[in-house]
Amino acid sequence: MDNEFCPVHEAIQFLQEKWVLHIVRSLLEGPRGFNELSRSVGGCNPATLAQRLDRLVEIGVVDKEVQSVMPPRTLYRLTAAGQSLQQVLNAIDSWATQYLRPAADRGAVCDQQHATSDSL
Amino acid sequence: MDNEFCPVHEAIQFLQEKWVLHIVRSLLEGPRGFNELSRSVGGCNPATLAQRLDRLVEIGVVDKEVQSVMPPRTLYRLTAAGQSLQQVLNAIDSWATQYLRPAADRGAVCDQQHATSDSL
DNA sequence: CATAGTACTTGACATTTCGAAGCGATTCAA
DNA sequence: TTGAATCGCTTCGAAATGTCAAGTACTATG
Repeated sequence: MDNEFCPVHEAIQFLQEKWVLHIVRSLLEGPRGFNELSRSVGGCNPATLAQRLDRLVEIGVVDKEVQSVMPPRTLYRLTAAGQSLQQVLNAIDSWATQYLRPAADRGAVCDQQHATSDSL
Repeated sequence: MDNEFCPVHEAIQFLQEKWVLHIVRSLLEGPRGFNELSRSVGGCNPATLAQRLDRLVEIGVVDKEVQSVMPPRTLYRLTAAGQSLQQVLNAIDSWATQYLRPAADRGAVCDQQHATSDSL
């Protein structure tokens, strides 16, 4: 079934891990330290964040720069591959602003709106 | 913090739920029944699939059409909002083929490649 | 010297997902 | 006629995953 390598499948697999997209989005605004990133992402606990960050580094989306071990000071920044995810975030942004505006709560679903908004 | 409604955040929150992107991708190829979809998505167990589908319907991305209750026959198809996710999938596709492939036949683009040894 | 900040780790707990089995019914092959 | 397969799910316990609170080793600030 999955004999051949499908990059899209792989990408989805990794993008759908919890917090990944949020982390990338935050990092897209600039490099950050661990706690700073944690605050900026909002709601991700350190254990998970650390794990995700490891993964992102491993995949080559994020670059981890240890400036000093003690006192601890680290910087996480996107690699070229990571910054390229901007286009994915843009697509999500564009979709979200078009279809996710009034809804987002359970129950209230906006059917289809033919809004002509080309934000972004 | 989360006082103002951020559509992108909401979108990420929902897109990152396990299997959602896979389901949408599969549905982008055409409407399907439950088991058919399950096979096409590959690896998602029925409980999770049912839950995701409910949610997708609730959000307004998928339309569930019950053709007959007994014998059971149902069709899941994307709404306009769902089909619009094509652009997100396209962005992912484009990113993935550029950065997630063992630079075999698509050279010149990946300046720095990190190991893609592990199964992501 | 006490407080706050850095980058995490650990271990206990909660939530999410999984795997397998099953249900009522129909359709098809033997 | 019997049995197997298919359909769209649901249920259950178990496994994987994520979360919370606290703690570590240390410095800079007040």
